[in-house]
Amino acid sequence: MDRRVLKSQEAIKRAIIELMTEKSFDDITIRDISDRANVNRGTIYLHYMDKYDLLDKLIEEHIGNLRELCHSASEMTFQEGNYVWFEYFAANHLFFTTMLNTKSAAYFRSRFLDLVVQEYKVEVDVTDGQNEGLSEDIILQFFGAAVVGAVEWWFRNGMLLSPRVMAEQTGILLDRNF
Amino acid sequence: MDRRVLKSQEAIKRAIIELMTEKSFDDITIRDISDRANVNRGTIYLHYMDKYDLLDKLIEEHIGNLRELCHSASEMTFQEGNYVWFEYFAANHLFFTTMLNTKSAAYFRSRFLDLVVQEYKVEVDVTDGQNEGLSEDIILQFFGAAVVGAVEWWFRNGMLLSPRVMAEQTGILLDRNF
DNA sequence: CGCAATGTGTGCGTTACTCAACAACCTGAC
DNA sequence: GTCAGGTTGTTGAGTAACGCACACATTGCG
Repeated sequence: MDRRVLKSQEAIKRAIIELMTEKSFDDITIRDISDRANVNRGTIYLHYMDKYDLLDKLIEEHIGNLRELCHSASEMTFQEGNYVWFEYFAANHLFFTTMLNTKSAAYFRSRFLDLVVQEYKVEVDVTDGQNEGLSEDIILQFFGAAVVGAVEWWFRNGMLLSPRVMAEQTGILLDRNF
Repeated sequence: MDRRVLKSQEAIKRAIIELMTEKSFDDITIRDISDRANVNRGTIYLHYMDKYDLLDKLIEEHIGNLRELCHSASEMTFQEGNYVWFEYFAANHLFFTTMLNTKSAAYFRSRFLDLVVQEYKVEVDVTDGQNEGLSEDIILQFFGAAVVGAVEWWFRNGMLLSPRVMAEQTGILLDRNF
């Protein structure tokens, strides 16, 4: 892929995330973004319809990356798999902190929850074992919300624990229940 | 000026400075620079003849900036004027540290000394005062080398003192002698 | 020695980005 | 009201940077 595209998009995405840490999404103008990204205003329209599309694409990209990490970690235990995720969270903490802290970004939270539920679906077994007879949907929503909540708490509290500890502990809780 | 030019040149200049902190100038290839700068190799040739020209232009740019700072600070005392310089040194410490530490870059040292001597020329007066009868050239070379030496020492020792302290102390020594 | 690998400088056609300008639209101030 | 100031989305023309490929050094290794 062309270097220029990558660099422009990288700068634009970084810019909007930074700006969202400083003010509400509604107050951010396209000009704000182009200024911060050090890119011509028109360049943004080359890649995105408007700022909403930009945010959408940004969210979808991260959701997609998380899904991919999930699949490439399909052989792992929850502990190991979670570690990959928490590493990714830490590497992109600016994005996730913003997305899970600003209340305007509830959309991301639900996309995130959807992903978790979807990815855990293959893991749960209600035909055998401790979960025999239970509702698959309830289990998925229950532990999906649990994981999302733990991640939210982690970011809300400034990521005081290491990714490894977060992954291990949540991993234990999941392994125990699936 | 076109954003693209500025960004490319900025990246290229930063790249070569970084690389010079890691290996000798002779061992740095154009490809190294373009890789590090994340630009096409051909882009470098759009702006510079070769890596020597690149280094030259980089040096001249900083010498030019220092000269400009000097002139815009012509009304100041040595203490005040030096402070502007040391601020600039600190802001571009990567460049200056490299240029004054790697022994291959003796050329920069002499360009730097030339600048200092040139800029101090207007300050010295051998027709009156304590310097009456002394050789202007000797005074200039003497205190020029003194300032350059102090700056070199500062960088060599990891810039332990603040720019302000460096400026004040060297300023006092110069004010006392001009 | 030959020969593979790597770097250099250059030219090619294509494309992403640039700046500047535009009309249409809000918004707040007088 | 309206008028100035700012944002938006879009256009057009020019150009910097792109990837790719080439011929020609240079280097090191069997």
